[in-house]
Amino acid sequence: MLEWLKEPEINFPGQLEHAGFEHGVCVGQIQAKAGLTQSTVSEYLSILQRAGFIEAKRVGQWTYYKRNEGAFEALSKLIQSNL
Amino acid sequence: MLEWLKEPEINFPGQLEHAGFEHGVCVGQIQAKAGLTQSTVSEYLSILQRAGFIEAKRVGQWTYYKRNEGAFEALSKLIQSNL
DNA sequence: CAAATATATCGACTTTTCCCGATATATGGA
DNA sequence: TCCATATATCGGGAAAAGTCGATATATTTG
Repeated sequence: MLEWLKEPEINFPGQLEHAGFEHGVCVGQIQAKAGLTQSTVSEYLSILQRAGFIEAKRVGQWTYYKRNEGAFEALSKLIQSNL
Repeated sequence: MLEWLKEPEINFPGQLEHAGFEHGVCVGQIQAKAGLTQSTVSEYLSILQRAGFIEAKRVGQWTYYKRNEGAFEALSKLIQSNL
């Protein structure tokens, strides 16, 4: 999912019918691609959010998730320096 | 354990009575510090070895493990480029 | 070769994680 | 307000990971 969110236009073309990608990708799009249930995907995304890897933005009935690139840089540096 | 192995001299002073650190740290030293059973530590180290994060060197009855720094750099770069 | 020491492997049990269906909550539209 | 849609949360069963004791293997020494 994290890799998918690097290129929303390529990985979630279906979202174009309803919205753009300025706030990220909505849960339903991710669920369809993942092939897991709605509850599983929702929970997974909230875990990634709490971990800081993605950010959520509620717009109407939809919740859009997008990557927080800073978290990946921080993780990369953490591995370099601490591990 | 991976962090401990960054500074063997500091984290495993007990090994000096029997050997140096040129090949790494032996299982018994790591076990004592970890506070887990011998079997658990041995299995854990073999997993880390198969994953490429540490290297094993058998010397007599002892198996010494040391970090494979290249694996950590590679992981850091993988996160930067692929994740 | 027998005993002592160090490590590895095996089987079982416990804990954690994964994933689901059911249900609750939130929003938008008739 | 009532219903449809989207997402979140909850409880439980299945799968995986963690840990142990017992035992096997390897090495050194007497």
